[in-house]
Amino acid sequence: MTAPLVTILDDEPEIRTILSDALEDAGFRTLSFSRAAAFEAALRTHTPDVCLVDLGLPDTDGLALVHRLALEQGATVIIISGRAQVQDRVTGLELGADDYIIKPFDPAEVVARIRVRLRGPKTSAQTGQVARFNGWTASFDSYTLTDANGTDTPFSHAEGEVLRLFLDAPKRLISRAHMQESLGGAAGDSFDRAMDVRISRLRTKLREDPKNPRLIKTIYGAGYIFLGDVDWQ
Amino acid sequence: MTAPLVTILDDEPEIRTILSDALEDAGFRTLSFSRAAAFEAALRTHTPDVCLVDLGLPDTDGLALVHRLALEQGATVIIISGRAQVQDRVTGLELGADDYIIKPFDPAEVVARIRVRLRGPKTSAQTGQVARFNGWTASFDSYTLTDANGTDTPFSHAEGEVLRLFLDAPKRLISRAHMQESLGGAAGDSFDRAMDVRISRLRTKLREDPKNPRLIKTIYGAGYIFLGDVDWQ
DNA sequence: CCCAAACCTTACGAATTGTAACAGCGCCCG
DNA sequence: CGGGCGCTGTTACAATTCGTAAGGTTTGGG
Repeated sequence: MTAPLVTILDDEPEIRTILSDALEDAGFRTLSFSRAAAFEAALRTHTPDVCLVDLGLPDTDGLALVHRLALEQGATVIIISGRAQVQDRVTGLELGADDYIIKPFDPAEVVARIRVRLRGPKTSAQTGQVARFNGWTASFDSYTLTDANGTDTPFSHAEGEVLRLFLDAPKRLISRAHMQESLGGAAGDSFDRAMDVRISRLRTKLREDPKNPRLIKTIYGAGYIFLGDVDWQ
Repeated sequence: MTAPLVTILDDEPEIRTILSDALEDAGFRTLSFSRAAAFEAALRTHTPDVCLVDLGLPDTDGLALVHRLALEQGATVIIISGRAQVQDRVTGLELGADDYIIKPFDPAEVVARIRVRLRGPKTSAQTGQVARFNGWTASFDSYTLTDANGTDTPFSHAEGEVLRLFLDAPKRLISRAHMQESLGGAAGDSFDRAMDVRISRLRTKLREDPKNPRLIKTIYGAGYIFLGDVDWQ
């Protein structure tokens, strides 16, 4: 795995030096150019991973160059420009640039933005939501509770809403009012009972002893506390 | 092809309005949230193409949220922040954000930067026509499902629409409403049943056990979850 | 000890979802 | 042109879920 190659195209020698120093410190290979002609010639023998391009070059139309690079060559282009107007940035980005950095810039940010472009395409995560607590495993993908022996018990959507509320705030008091709001229930006496039933069913699935609940504790007049040691994964 | 979905997470109502107006004018669909909890809850039913996230929310650590979104969920994240220090920008980008826009911003630039993220190879999701999951191979070229033994089962266009929806968002809740919209069905009582039937037929071809479905799980009152480990090719 | 309020549990029914059976449609082929 | 075949929506009915109602039980104050 060779280091990624970054080209620098800017007519100010000082800028080229700052950039190439910072980029090489960050582990990139660099090639610097002061003229577009030389840069385009080099493209015939090199395929840079990222091209830093200054607009406002004396010998070419920077935007046209960006357009050629980005859309025709498929290169990754980051514009570095002194032109700070919003319209400049918008047209630069629309013409195919992947980013637009305004002078004066901080080399650290340039490095960070290059690294973002070099990151591979994101893999859509398939990591489901799983929480472990006191021997239980709750999977919100498959809507199942698994005990220490590996026995599965499915739980419903309504039960899962309550369970998630508990797992997100373990060992903290959850008031009935807050629970009602989170469960999207209208605050009436009627939904109060519905909540009770949800919790009751959840307790059954967690095999709670009604006389001595270990996980879902009722605080008379206040709400509930979930006592598990939760570990989200 | 439906319009790309952009979520907005910011605690200032004015910012939300400015952004959603500009984005909808630009042809995007938007969902706005003022609190991280509500936003994360919505992520369980929606798969936004781009997430705009304000750091400095009152109810959460914004950077941790960005990290969860970008690296675990694989979402495309653009930070919009009042914190203008270079170090803030660098850490935000390193934690997985795809861009970092500083307040005050111009809506036109936000739109342009979102468009950049949408045109990359990242969202050219329709790359493969073949997906593998849990021993099955689904080919959308030949409209066939192949099991681990190599036995082919053809599936129809209607079944394929449902299957593709599942394969594009595995282990995520897909609401019935979203499914109807994607399948181009009118939200009448009648098409509701048609969707059920499509899914039922798909389940049969996947040899699902009606009592214990392993791949297509029904969430009563909410929608469906596809539980396969999908690998597009 | 008594009582009212808060909470738990059971049973039932309305709403939601699964699936078999049927009908309409388009298509291919003789 | 007619008949068979596969696809797809519709209908009807079975199965599941979850809120509601109606008790019973617990809690804490006096």
